[in-house]
Amino acid sequence: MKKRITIKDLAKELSVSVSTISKALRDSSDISKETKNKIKAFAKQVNYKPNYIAQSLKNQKTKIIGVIIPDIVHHFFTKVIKGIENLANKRGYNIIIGLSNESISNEIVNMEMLTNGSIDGLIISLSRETMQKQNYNHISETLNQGIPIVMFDRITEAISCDKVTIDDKKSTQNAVDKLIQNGAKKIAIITTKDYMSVGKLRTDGYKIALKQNNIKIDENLIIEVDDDLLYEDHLQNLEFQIQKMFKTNPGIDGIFAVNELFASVAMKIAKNIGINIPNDLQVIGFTDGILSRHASPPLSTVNQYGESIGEKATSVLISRIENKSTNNYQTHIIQTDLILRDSTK
Amino acid sequence: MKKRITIKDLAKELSVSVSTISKALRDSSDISKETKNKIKAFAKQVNYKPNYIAQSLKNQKTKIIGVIIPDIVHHFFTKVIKGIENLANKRGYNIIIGLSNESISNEIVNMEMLTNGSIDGLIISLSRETMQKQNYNHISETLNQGIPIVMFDRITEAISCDKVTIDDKKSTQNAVDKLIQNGAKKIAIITTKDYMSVGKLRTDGYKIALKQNNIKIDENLIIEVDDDLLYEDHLQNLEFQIQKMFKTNPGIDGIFAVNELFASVAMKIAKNIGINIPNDLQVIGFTDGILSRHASPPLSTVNQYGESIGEKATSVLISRIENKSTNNYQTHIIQTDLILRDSTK
DNA sequence: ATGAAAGCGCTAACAG
DNA sequence: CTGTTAGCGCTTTCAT
Repeated sequence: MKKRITIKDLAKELSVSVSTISKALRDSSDISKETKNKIKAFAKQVNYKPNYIAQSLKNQKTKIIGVIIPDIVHHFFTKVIKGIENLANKRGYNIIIGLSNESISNEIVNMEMLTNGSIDGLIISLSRETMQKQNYNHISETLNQGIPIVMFDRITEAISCDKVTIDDKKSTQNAVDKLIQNGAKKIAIITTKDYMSVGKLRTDGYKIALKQNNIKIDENLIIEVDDDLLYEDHLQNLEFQIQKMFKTNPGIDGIFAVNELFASVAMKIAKNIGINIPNDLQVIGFTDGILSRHASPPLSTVNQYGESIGEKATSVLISRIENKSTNNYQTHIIQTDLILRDSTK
Repeated sequence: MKKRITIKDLAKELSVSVSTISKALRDSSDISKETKNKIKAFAKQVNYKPNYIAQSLKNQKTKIIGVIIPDIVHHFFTKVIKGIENLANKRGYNIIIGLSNESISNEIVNMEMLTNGSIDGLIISLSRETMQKQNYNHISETLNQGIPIVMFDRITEAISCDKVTIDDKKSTQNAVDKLIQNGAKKIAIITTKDYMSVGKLRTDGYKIALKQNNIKIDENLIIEVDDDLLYEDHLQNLEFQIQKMFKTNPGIDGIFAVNELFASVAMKIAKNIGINIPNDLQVIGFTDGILSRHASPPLSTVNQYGESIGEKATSVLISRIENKSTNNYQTHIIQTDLILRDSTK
C-alpha cells in the first residue's frame, strides 16, 4: 500500500513550487509551455491523481449529485437513475443515492447527510409519506441553503423549484380514449390514493376521457388501492381488492391501471375468472417495465421514458449548478407513448 | 440564501477558540460540561451543521462507500443495493453508485473517479467484459492504494479480496435434484457463456445433479445463450434460441434456467407450442424477481436473498475500513432457498 | 513565468 | 480546562 502522491511531492521532485504544479496541471496560461509539458509528463509518469476531496473543499463544489428516491426495487426509478448516472458521468459528476423507503424521516435524514457539503445539487422524487403529510420543510430549507433541487415524478406544487414530469393527465386520457375507441364501455381505473400527485392526475385524465366520450362516471369503477398494497408482501390484499371489483361490477370491459403491477394482477385475476383478454376485457397499464413485456398477454402500456426523465433532470440541475441562474423555475414535461400490445384489441 | 455557518462563526459568537468548539461538539473530555452544553445548545440554535468535506479532508475518510454494478435495471442488483444502502446508512455511511453497463472501460472510469479520495471502500460486481477479458488491473491497483474492496456475485478468483456470493453450484444442484425427484428425465439448462463465473458454476451444478442421478449428460440440452441476448432489445434472439432448443430436442420435461428472464421466456414458448406446465414440463429459474412471481404459472425459483448479500458485503467492507484488519480475506457464502411455485409439480 | 502565502472548514497535538 | 497552531491537499491572489 503506497502512499498517495500529492502536488507537494511533485513540487519537491521537480524543484518548483506547488502553485506552479497546480497551475500547470490546470493548463493555466501563467505557465510556459515547456514547464507545463514537463510537469504533466512527470505527473502522468508517477501516476499522480488529484485528491477530489481537497479540490471540493477549496472549490466549494463536489461534482456530486444527490439522488433521493422512494424505492430502488422499481423499474421506473431504476430507469431514471440510469439516465441520471449516464448524463452525470458524461458531465464529470458522480451520483450519490439515498433511499427514503417511502418514509419522510428517512428522506430527511438522507437529505441532511447529503446537504452538509457533500453534494452540489439534488434530484428527488418525494416519498409517499412526505406527500401524505405535505410537509416539505426539509425541501425548502435545502433550497434556502442555496442547493438547487430538481423534483421528478412525485412532485408538489407547494415547492417552487425545477421539475421534470410527464403529462399524467393527458397520457391517461389518451390511453382511456384508446380503450373507448376500441369499443370498451365499462372502464375501470385502478389507481392510488388522492394524495399521490400521479394517482390523482391519472384519475383526472380518466374522468376527462370518459366525459368527452359521454360515458358517465361510476365511482364504483374507481378503485383506490390502499397504500401498503404497493408492496410485494401485500399482494394478496391487492388481489383481494381487484377480485372484489370484478365481483361487484360485472361486465367491465376495460381497465386502466396506474402502474404495471396493478395491471398485470388484474389480468391474472380476470383470466382466472374466465375473462378473455383482449376480447372481453382490454387492459392498459402505466410504465413500460419488464412485467408489461412478459405478462400474458403482453400488456399495452403508457411508456414513461424514465431514462429521458433522468437525463432531463440532470441537465436542468447541472445548468442550475454551473450557471447559478436565478429563479424562473420551469416544469419540464417529458413525452409519453402508448405502446400497444396484446392486452388491447 | 444564507451563508453556511462554520465553527469559526460559533467561536466568534461565543468568544472561545475554534478548537474548544470542535472539541465540545465532539464531546471531548477536555471540555467542561458547562461549556459543552453551552456550545452545543448554541450550535443547535443557529442550526450549525459540520461540513463533511472538510471533515473528510482532515480525517482522511469520507464515510462514503462506492458501489459499482454492471446494470441497475435489474431486480437482483437493485435488491443488493437496497441491502447496502440500508446497512450503510445505519452505520453512518452514504453510497455513491457507478454503473459499468457491462463495459470494462466504464468500470475503469468509474473506479478512477471514485478512488481519487471520494470513497473509503468499494463494493463491486464485475462487468461482463471485465470477466471476459480477465483484465483486473484496475481492481488490483485500487487494492494497492489501500482501498478495501468487496466483490459480490460476479467475482473472480484472480483477485484476492473479500467476496460475498452464493453457492451457485450447490443451489443449482438442489434445484435440478428437485426436478429429477419430481420425475423429470430429460432436463435442459439455459445458461450463459463459460466466462461468466455464475453461468459456469451453475452449469457445473446441473451436471453434478444429473450424474448423481445417473442421467447422462446430453450437450444438446445445455443451451449457452449469447451474451447480448441478456438485453431486452435482443429478446427475439433469445426466443429464437429457445425455440430451436425445443424443436431439436423433443420431449424435454425439465428446464433449469440461470435467471428468471430465460425461465419465463422458455415458459412462454413452451406454452405456445402447447406444452403444459408443470405437467409436461417443469421449470425452475434463478433469482426471485417480479417476473417469477407474476409469470404464468408462477415460477419456481432459487431465491438469492439479494438484500442479505448487500448487507453482508457492507458489513464486511465497513469492518475492513474501520479496523484496517490485515489480510486473510474471506469469501462469504449467503444461503439460497428453493421457492416452489406452480411451474413445478 | 514563477513562487509565497492565505485559506477552504475542520481536527488534534501541544502548550499554557 | 482552554487556546494556539499546524496541517489535510488544493487553488488563487498577489508579489517578484
